[in-house]
Amino acid sequence: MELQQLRYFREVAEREHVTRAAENLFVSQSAISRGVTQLEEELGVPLFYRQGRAVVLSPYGRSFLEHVTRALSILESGKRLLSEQTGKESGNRIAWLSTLTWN
Amino acid sequence: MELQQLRYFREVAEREHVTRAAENLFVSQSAISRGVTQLEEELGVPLFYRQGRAVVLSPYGRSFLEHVTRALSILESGKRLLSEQTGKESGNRIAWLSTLTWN
DNA sequence: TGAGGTTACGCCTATCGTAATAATG
DNA sequence: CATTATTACGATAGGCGTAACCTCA
Repeated sequence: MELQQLRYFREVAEREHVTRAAENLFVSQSAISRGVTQLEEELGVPLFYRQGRAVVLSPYGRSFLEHVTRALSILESGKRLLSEQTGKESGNRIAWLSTLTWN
Repeated sequence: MELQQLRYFREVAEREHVTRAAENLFVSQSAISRGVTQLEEELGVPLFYRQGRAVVLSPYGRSFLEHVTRALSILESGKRLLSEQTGKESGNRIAWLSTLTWN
């Protein structure tokens, strides 16, 4: 399980559409399709129910999606926080050194 | 940023020791070292302060670690929940089909 | 001087895009 | 028959282990 797969999964889940997910993430259809399939194989459950072109979330997928969206947004906010912290230093790149404790 | 890197980071952060992190994750020292370095490069901040052999969390690292641990445990619990759900079905593998809605 | 973190190097797997295939509306 | 998901296939980037290197206690 890798973030790449989870990003693919989230995008497909929110749109229930592989092609549009691919366009949004700037990769090919097949990359998305394979990424999601691999994730399903690893988890051992169907995240989507496929009927022809339709790709709809399974209950497993719905449940898992909640966790995935929470985890991804936590990581995104963590990343954003770091940017803000560095931004505030504005020139004092080693300010954080002074906060270290030694024993 | 991938989960692999975050798992490496968490392990090193909790132990402040690359070699023991590597042993725990059954990979080489170099894999851990590179994974963490790449993460730092992508984030643009030092997650650790290195002094000789010492590898101690920087304030950035401390902040980011909180997000990482939360995200990773959410994903782990999401995965565990799926296992429990499938376990409960016990033989009725397509039970979830009945919960689908159509329009 | 040896324990431990980093870097170099070659290998190899995993992912990608293109293109063919399948399915269906 | 056009649209869209999946599969096949070859190419390539990225991650790994080994081993050399460097540093410090």
